[in-house]
Amino acid sequence: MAKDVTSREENYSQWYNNLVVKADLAENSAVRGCMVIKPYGYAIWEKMQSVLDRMFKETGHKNAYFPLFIPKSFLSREAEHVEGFAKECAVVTHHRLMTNPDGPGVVVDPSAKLEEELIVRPTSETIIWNTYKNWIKSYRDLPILCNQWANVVRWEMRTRLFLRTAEFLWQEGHTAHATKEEAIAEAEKMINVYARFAREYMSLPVVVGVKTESERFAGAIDTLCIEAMMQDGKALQAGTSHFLGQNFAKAFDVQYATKDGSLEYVWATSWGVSTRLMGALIMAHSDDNGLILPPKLAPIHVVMVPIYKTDEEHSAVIGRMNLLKAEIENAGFTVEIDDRDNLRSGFKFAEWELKGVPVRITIGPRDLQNGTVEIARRDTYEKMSVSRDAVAGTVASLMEQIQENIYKKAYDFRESRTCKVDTYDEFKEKIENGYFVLAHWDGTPETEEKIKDETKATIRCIPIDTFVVEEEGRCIYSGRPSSRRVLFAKAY
RNA sequence: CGGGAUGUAGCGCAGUUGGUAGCGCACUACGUUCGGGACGUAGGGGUCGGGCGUUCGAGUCGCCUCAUCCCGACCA
Repeated sequence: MAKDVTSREENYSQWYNNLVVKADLAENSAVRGCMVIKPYGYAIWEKMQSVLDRMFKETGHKNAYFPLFIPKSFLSREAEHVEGFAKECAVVTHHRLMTNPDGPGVVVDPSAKLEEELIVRPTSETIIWNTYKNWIKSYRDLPILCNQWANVVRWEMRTRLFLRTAEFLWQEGHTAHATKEEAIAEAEKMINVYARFAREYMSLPVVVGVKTESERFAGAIDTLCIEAMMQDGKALQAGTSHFLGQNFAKAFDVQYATKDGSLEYVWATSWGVSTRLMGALIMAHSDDNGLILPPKLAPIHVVMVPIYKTDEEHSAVIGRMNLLKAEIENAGFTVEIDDRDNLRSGFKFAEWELKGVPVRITIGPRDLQNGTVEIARRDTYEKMSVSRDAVAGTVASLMEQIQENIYKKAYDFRESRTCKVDTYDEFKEKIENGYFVLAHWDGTPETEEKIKDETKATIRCIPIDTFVVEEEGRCIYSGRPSSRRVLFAKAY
């Protein structure tokens, strides 16, 4: 067990927090609830961004940028939307400071009060739909397929690094369509993009599903989501895609002229993923020795640790490493040679394991003599001695194996912790033990609420691509009839 | 906003009945080490969160205040 990280069994929360800090990903900032993302953490986020951005472009979307500030009146146009976000908004009321007349420092200048307060965006539907009104006149202007990379602020009471911070980075797609069918198809398309990203790049198995009314995005007709299981059995919502109907078009009076000249309200979607994905990545794969990164998102694929006693050995080893580095980089991977001379190799091994680098290559005098290198993989700790001609090929194949293996590991874990349940007693027991529970539900918010109060479990989603169980049954709580099982779990 | 706790070196902590401010890690220098978290020697680093009070004397006692963390309510 690593000296630096609490074990997962001991205290999962503490393990997570510790890991984020020790692996150099992020730390709490001077501002309460806000997070500093450190260079190593940000490098992973940048990887995520670049892949997602490419996927958005491939599906026909373009990037744009809208203001950080939203006039208060905009937010209140859509009744449910404002109700959903009102309790967690940061509000700008003044635009000037002045020297404190009664002492040191500065104070807010009361004469600089804004006529209308500005809200720091918790999400951008309102400012964007206010803008779209000017962009859309005719069916020829549709669809509009925009995405923005931005920061948003939600003034949460309790925060956790990456999982819930007062300010977070995300992308939000906002699309406008002529027809309901097209908008629904867009929302489905994008949740599938997220699911593909999670599965193929993050090695994270996710359940795609629909949110129930009470878990739905404020202002949406339907919210689609991807839900992942963390290693403590709790669920994490990793991405959402909303079919907004005509709610925002009506609130901001966005109509278009159809072919035959009549006016229709525009149909909308919005979808987003945030730096919370970082939390998902960390919690899904890491072990007691630290992070385990999927190769497709690792900023450093291979770290090389030299072993030597004398200067001659050192230069011979480093010389060999430089040759191999070029070779591996040609194969498309990033390599770092850890040539720090004040640390022992054992310390370096532990440190790079903590940071989750997928593959480590060690070269020492023994290897120079034999024409080999030692290759160790992060996910299984397996070590192998490889002829130096075969290094680049071995690395490439290991990257694929690791990417697959950690997916499989997370998948098997989720399978082993998912079950069908038909009685409320069994339900409570399984939820308590950190399971995904597939159970019948009568479809009412009242029952959902009561179950939540009594067990802390919520309906994560009504699954649509995994764990789909359409069968007749009776609600575990009320006993009323139900035609399909829904997914319950405790959630982050 | 309720309930609980903690503020002492960059980090983690100790500090007894009130009596010279300490330990570990990290840092600096030198030496020995180096195939799984090395060791020795010598150094540097502090308004004990802040304020007021009690006292000859406060890190320690009292009151006030600020901040942070944990548990709830809220949530991607």
